[in-house]
Amino acid sequence: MMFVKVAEYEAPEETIEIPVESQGYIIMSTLTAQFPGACGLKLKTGQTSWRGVRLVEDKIYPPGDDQWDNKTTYIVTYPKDSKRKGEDLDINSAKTRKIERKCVDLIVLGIPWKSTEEVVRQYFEQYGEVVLCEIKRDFANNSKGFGFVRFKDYNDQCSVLGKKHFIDGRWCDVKIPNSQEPEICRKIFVGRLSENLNTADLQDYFCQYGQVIDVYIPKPFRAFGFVTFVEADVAQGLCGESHIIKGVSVHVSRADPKDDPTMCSSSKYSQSVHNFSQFSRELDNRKFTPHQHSQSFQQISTPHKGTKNRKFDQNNFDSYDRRNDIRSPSMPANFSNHNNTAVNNLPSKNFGNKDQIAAMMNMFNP
DNA sequence: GTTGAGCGTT
Repeated sequence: MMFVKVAEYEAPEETIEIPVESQGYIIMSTLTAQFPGACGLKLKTGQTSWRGVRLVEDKIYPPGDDQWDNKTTYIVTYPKDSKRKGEDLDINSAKTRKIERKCVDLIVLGIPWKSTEEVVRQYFEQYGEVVLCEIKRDFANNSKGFGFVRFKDYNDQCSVLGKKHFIDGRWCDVKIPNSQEPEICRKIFVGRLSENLNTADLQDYFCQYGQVIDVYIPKPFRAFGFVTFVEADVAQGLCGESHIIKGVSVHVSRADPKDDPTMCSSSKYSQSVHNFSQFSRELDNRKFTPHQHSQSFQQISTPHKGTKNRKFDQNNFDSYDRRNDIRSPSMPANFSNHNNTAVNNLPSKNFGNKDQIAAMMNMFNP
């Protein structure tokens, strides 16, 4: 008896073999037994062209005058107006997976100043074919210390993400850029942390569910943290669950963005705030607060620890203040305000003056 | 000519 391969969509992970009757046709009920609601089969004959089977009564004959081919995969068709339940979901998830599994430019942080594209490219080629490698440079062609790399194969991208890379004498980070899909899809909020749980503990525990590419526990300790996976569905699947890590019952929920002025895309401050690198970690803590844990967050943030938080903010402020004070005098002459081009390329161009910083601080601490 | 947390071109 002959069999033909049948699947629900192109490039399937698995096919089902359907028996062909000795008379050369497939009985419809044989098909629908495996694919409920199916009304026929189709066969791809070109990039976008399909050929349907002939249906006579309940017998399915091969497309055109062809014979059944046991090497090709036939695709199930469903009635257009009464799609089988769940088909939309299946197709969507397949499509979604396709989108999620695409390669993107990965940002490489910490590249040595002296490193060339060639050296960086050579490093990453040990993981797979590199289709793009560039180092960002300023007006004087000096490296900014970061760049972008893109792989041809998604699996190579996965193997590079979430681990340290020793490139040209320095340890570098490789991450998915902020400009790509929102991180919150791949990020979970882990609440009810105890202080003896550190990032390594979370990494060790959650890696059983999928590849972990980032773990972050805010300091000072506020009893929660964040874990970012490479796959969004891994993160989504964990939400709502309680897990026991080193004897501590932690709770996983969505890393929802909290109401926050920086989340308002129309805010003219959004972009400049976004560029506020030193603030970004702190903003992360504020943006990604627990979905149903605002209560506990409030409790933790009240009086005595609240002052601690403010002190924390102040420390950030101070560090920036110092940075500008230290760097400004040592700037080369062409970094002066008289040279707009040079100022625009200044690494600290977004750090503004104290008034600007104070204005932004007020937005966060109304 | 310095530096070491970050986020690119339109």
